Amino acid sequence: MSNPSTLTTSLQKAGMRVTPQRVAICELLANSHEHPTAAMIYEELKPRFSSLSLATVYNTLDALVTLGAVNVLGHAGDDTVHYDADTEPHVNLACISCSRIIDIPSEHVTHLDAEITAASGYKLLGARVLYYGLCPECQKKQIEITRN
Amino acid sequence: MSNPSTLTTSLQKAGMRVTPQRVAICELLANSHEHPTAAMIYEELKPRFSSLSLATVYNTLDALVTLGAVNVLGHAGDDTVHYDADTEPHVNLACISCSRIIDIPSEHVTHLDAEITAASGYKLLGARVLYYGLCPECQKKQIEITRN
DNA sequence: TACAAATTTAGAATAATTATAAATAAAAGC
DNA sequence: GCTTTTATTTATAATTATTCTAAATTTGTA
Repeated sequence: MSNPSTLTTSLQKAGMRVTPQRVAICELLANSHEHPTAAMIYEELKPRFSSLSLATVYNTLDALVTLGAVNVLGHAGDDTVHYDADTEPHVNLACISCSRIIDIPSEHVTHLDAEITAASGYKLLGARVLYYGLCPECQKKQIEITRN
Repeated sequence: MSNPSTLTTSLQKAGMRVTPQRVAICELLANSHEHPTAAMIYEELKPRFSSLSLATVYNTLDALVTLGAVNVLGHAGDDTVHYDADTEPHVNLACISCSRIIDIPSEHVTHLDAEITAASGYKLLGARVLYYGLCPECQKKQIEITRN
């Protein structure tokens, strides 16, 4: 849950048009805790924009990522890339069985940005701090499967 | 550059056979700083194993990841997944233009594992601490392109 | 040596993502 | 307001990383 206008203004600053589709994608990203994939965004917006194309979703996501306004978390047990509009330093925790991603607050990540910039000379665009494993529920299921 | 036998023994412990192909894949992973992709591993080993199949590389990587012996870093500007045999806490830094990934030492990441395990109840299998941006060389190139 | 189980292989299949070209919408100039 | 230009969206085709499948091979065991 971050500020939707942060995303749209970053498009605007880059000289890109703020179209209804882009606004909707930005809002959905900003209001979501789900770390959605392109397909999830597409499905959620289809009812409102009946002619929406997946290509538009991908294009908008790419633009936001290149501008550093959205982070690419990568796969989470599925084959699809998850995105995160919350660029404040935090830890993402994925379950590779049910492919859900949750946020974990952490004091330590807040220092990484400065540390890396100082050490590397890179121009940082985003972060992917994602730990993965099995959530408590999927651990239970695994044990049940093993028993059979 | 980690210990190759760590990888092979983790396969062994899981009841899997330690075949020549798997040994070669483990050695390559352990001796590499390149954070290789499946295709890179395949190409490097092809000369030695003329009949090597990409499926074998993917299968072995999947097994190692599931066992927590290798980390999946995800995409790095290309469309291919990069792997890291160094599971000691550290920061990976990718350039999304040339798709190279380097390591950055960091005091802060060493604490994350414990912090996350304590807070979540997840069974952790791996970490993906990857920052991305533009390396110094690619920043120069970008500026040259912009000038034209 | 012979048997059973695991693994490798080659190639086909899948599906996420990207590219293309036409249609549409928005901005700028007049 | 109309025209021109440019950016964007859309639908669809193309690409390609990865997974699946079934046959062939290898390995471990007795």
